[in-house]
Amino acid sequence: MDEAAPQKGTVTQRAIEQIKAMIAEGRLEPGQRLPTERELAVRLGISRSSMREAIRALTVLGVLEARHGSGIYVTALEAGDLLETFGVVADLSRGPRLVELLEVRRILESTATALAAARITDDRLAAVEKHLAAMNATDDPEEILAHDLAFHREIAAAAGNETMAAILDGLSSRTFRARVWRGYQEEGAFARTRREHAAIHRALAARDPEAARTAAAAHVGEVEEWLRAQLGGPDPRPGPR
Amino acid sequence: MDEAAPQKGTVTQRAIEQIKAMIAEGRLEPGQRLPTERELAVRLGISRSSMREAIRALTVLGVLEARHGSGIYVTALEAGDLLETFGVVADLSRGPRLVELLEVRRILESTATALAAARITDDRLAAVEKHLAAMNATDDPEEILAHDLAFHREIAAAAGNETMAAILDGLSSRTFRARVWRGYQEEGAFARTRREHAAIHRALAARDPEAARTAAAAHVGEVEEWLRAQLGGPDPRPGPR
DNA sequence: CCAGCCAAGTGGTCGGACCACTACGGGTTC
DNA sequence: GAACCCGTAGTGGTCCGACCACTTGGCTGG
Repeated sequence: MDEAAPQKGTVTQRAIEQIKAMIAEGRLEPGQRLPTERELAVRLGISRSSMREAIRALTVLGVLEARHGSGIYVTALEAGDLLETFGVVADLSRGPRLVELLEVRRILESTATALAAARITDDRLAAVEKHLAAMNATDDPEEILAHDLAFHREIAAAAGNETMAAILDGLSSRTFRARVWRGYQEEGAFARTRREHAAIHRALAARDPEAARTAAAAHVGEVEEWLRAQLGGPDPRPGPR
Repeated sequence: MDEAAPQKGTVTQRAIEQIKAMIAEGRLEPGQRLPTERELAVRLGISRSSMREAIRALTVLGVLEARHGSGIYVTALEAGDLLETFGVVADLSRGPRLVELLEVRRILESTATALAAARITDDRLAAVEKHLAAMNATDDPEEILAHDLAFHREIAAAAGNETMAAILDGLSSRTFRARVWRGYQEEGAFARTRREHAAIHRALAARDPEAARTAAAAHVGEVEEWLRAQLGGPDPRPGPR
């Protein structure tokens, strides 16, 4: 009945799988340029429209990169490229799942901070201190948020696990934190946050992994507990969606 | 110069953002049906082709679901839907990043197992035992792998954090484990694996979180260490890609 | 030798046509 | 009256062909 090329699902889905397979099998190397949309379509026996949908899908997944006028390329396939979509999860989650995401972040962030305490170089530690100082030197929430993100990003990078750092990045996406922190900081949590950040930095400087783990876990845990209280709280319409 | 609707990036990218925004703002509820492709295209002022690319992109991200002949729907937006793409990362990663992924899994899995030890119900524990028994009763690698996955999935589910379970699921995708385990099991690691699984189960049955954490960490850590050795090993062409 | 231009080739967008499938309703049958 | 069948309108899926926007590299003219 069915021949060599059986039909399963839509042709676009099939094209996506085929390109993914080409990369997984090593027939397409990171950074390499793919054939033309038009040629790819011919090769797989589908129309250019369907091929474009497949390419677009792989583009949003961070697997391919399309450069207008130049061609289609395989990305570096690094953790950051592929885990970019993780931010979507954080952005579209609401209610109880926000707490779950924070719980995951607490687990990973505490471990990452502990690893960082053992491995961080003096250069990186200086960068951490820079963001810490900048964060305490301003009252602009936007700027604080930016340096806060950079502060944790630097620590995660120092842990030496790019994948973990990329996941934590997604779990701390701008819109995610902005949504949660809007309410959290309104309750005058600035002082507490500064204290916790200082504790994390102190543990890093002392190269004390266990202290770092505890400080980081407490830091994220504070937000987590606050959010948990918000959800089950008195207000019939909980704060963050 | 630019008016109300400024042009940034491709029209498709803009459409993706707009639909995402509609969901984030609550204008589109989970499970709800969207207007037809044709109408959506008209509303956003783009062609149907471009709109289809946007829809396809959101489909692979697990945000939308297209039912042929029926319409386009917002998914339940549960952790499993949105984190399905996590498997792609595991499938396309190779070399050092495989070790990083296992490290992340070790951290999350050990915590999840500890939580499970404290919270697991008798029903779930029975299910865990079922997969454990089935895993030890056969020699078919395929079947062993399937029950192994189910074993850990059941435990992750018992931890009470759907998001974490979904991430672990992605980190243990069939193709991922198949690639790594092919070599690992060849070295006669069956016995060791069974011993470790038994230890995990014992800790769960005893409701001992710390023992469970240790057992799970050791279990994943074994594979992690083996893989690490493979990569830096003697063979110029390391085993798993 | 260099700057600038120009043309070929690429991805991006559009419109329309047709196909495959689903869902709904009216009609038929028991 | 209820259950079944089937036609049909409407949906997503696919394809085609044309044109636009941009990059690139070679060519031309200074």
